[in-house]
Amino acid sequence: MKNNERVRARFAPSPTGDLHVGNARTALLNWLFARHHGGDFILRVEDTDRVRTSDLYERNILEDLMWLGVDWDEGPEKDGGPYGPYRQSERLEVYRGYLERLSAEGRAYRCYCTEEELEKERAELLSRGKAPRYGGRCRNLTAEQRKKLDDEGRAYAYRFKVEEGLIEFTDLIRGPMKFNAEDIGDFIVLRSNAVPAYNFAVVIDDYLMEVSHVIRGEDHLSNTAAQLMLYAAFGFPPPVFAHHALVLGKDRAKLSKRHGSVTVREFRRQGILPEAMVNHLALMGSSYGEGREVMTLEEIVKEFSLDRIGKGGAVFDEEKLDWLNTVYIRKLDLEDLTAIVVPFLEEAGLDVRSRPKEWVEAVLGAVKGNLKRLSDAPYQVEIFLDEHFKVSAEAVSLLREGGSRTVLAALQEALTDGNCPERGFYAFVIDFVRGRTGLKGKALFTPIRAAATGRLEGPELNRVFDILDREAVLKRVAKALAIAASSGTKYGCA
RNA sequence: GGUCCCAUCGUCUAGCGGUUAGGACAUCGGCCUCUCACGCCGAGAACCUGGGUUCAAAUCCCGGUGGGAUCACCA
Repeated sequence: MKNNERVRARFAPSPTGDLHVGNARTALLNWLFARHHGGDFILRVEDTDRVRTSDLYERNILEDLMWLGVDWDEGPEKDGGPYGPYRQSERLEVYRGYLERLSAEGRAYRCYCTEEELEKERAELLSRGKAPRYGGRCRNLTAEQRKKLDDEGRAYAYRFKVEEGLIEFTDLIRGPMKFNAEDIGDFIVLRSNAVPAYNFAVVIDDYLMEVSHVIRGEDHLSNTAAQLMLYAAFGFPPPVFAHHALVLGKDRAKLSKRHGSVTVREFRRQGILPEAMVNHLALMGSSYGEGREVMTLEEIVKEFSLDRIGKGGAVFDEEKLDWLNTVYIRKLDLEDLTAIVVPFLEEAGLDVRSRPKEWVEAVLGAVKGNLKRLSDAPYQVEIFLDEHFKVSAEAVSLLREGGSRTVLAALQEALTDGNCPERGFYAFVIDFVRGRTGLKGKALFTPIRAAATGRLEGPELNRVFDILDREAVLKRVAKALAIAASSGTKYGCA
């Protein structure tokens, strides 16, 4: 740690795609660590890959982080501090001097190899069963050789001259780590397009930004060795490292596109609530004690510790995410639920804007318990909208069963009875039909449900009846009656 | 292939020498109930393997096996 004891953690995404849940977890872990220790959380954009970087991705990543509730004290939108700018593309000047220093001290050299040559070398090494790393072809070029290549106009990159030795450090999650420098080839610090490479830029940025703790995925474990060499070469005190295991897919390989949805954005679109996502991400691979599965961010911040993070990789369990989501959906009050569900309904083409707010809230209140993801809402809500009313195949066959007709006839009679109220007619109608048919339980309710909702499953009938008006139910009953009377060709499958 | 990491129910995990190996999700069964869901109750389900160390090993050590990561002018 630096002389000042302040904890400074960072998340450093590269805007080459939407926020991956694995990266989101890394971000969250850093954020939790910083918040728990009352330190700073920094967001730094690593946009040195000129071809793959895009502004859209950067915007999306920042937006998704905010959506998750992961906020930052310093970052691209909050420049101006002593540590900025926070976009590597805006720090090119900063890196220049350090490269010169390495070069002057003979710790970096020009490499004129072309991509084809490097690729060929790699393939050869690999086919001979050797480690596919740079052999050092340009390491000891003579002045004349260099001049000749320069005169040819060959582009060059800078490589760090790796020296033999042992690199050791203590990982906060994994304990003592040891690497042999020989296993690491001379790596690129400055690309031929004059843009610094990752291992070089991170070291300088983390040092300059006074990052005290680097928490990241274990896919960076071997990079740490290279970075530590740079820290040593510059005489920078290195930060504390902590490498967590990766988020895995069902086949236990690193979670990737082929596993299905992998970005925060995708889950967001499917109606996963931020509370559920953050809860899931924070608890995945960790444990906060028996029965403690549903936790708020504040609770987690309070009890967060790297010690709670397991060393093994954790499979991203969507079913558990869904369960958490149902828990948080049920906690939502009707007003909030309505605000976030309406966009999902509209997206699916259900017009609810024209309906009174109370009506929409009543519908969502009825349907709330049946939602796993918000994207389930349209299916659940459809039954309340005449223009989307359909009768399912199962409902059709039930309506055609012998007993249904008498119930439906009685129901029709009840709804047209002079004493039937316009609204709140559920009790009246049920009493009426029960009295008329002498039926009760399933035999009584199922045909009514099938007629009124077109389905065999759904919200409680009294709630359905409280929302639908008498005319609408009457129409549906008429339709049901027609289905009951039909042979099976006309309404074969609705 | 080199290097590094990891290893308890299907999944996420608790366990830190002596436990009927606990919890959660999922699954299955029951109750509740007009249905589904919810809720409640219950069930099945795990210590990768072989050696040690020890009175005693899921726990400590070593070997094996298995899985993963990484070896880019990507981060």
